Amino acid sequence: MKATSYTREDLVDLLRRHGIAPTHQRLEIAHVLFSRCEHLAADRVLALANERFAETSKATVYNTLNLFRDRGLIREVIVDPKRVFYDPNTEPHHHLYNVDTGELTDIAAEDLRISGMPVPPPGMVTEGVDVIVRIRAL
Amino acid sequence: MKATSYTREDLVDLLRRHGIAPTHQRLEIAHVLFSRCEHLAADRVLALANERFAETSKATVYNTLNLFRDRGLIREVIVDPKRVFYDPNTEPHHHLYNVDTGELTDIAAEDLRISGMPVPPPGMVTEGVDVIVRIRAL
DNA sequence: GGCAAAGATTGGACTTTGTCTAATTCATGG
DNA sequence: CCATGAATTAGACAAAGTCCAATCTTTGCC
Repeated sequence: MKATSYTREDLVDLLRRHGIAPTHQRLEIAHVLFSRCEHLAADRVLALANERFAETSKATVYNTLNLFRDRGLIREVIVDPKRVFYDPNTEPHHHLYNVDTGELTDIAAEDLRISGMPVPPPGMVTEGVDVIVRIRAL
Repeated sequence: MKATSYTREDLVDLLRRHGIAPTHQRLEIAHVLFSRCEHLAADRVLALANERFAETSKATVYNTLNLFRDRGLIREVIVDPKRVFYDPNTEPHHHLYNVDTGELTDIAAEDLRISGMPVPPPGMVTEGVDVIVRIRAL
């Protein structure tokens, strides 16, 4: 996975390269997402972003997560109908989901091979493939 | 996929074999689910169950879907954070999801092969593997 | 069949996650 | 340094799903 340490300038740069104006709130949220390699839900992002200084609203967190997702900076992981997780790793890879604890971990793309991928119908493209391995206590 | 025509007695039997008392509402819901081989969300099940005679409440639909899921009669498909789909086919298989239309179709298990499945940590079991291929218009 | 106990159903209040809106604040380029 | 367009915000709103206490069904038993 990517390096875990970003300076403010790195983040400004990252956002700019994706056509995103770097505001305080967006930088704070980017920092929350990229400084740790975890899968966070929106409420966690909100809490973490306001840990130092409360200056980011719920609406902005949702706006920003959707923006980052649309611009390909992060990826949504849909495993729990109760909440969406956001994954700062946009490289192709898969997920292991602990149904009991809600813990979500990565499975490297190389470790899991899929053959027989369906060809999308004409005029359609495959946007992505999600593999979720669900585990639970015996 | 399974036969699409069930008599009332077939359904009574099916529920009994899964340790479920066959009430009117449960039979109606079972009928809705098993008489068509579609992926339905709870609101669709509610609407369809009450199409002939309105006698099933929202609470009962949710109770029953959860019960059927717990007893292994149906399976949850989590592809859209907005709603859970229920799949009357509990055999291992995968899904093709049209992001634009919300249409969800099956991919037969034989057609898509996965190798390198992670071994669950000690004391844990793999509950299932979901593969979702997301497609959209070009 | 008739009856009591256990189980199922219900309306409606409630919770949670996420979206929307209209008003305010901020950043930026000239 | 100011105008303008973009970003942020509080809080109202929406949709999916859960919960509860009262009521109604089913079932096992005589």
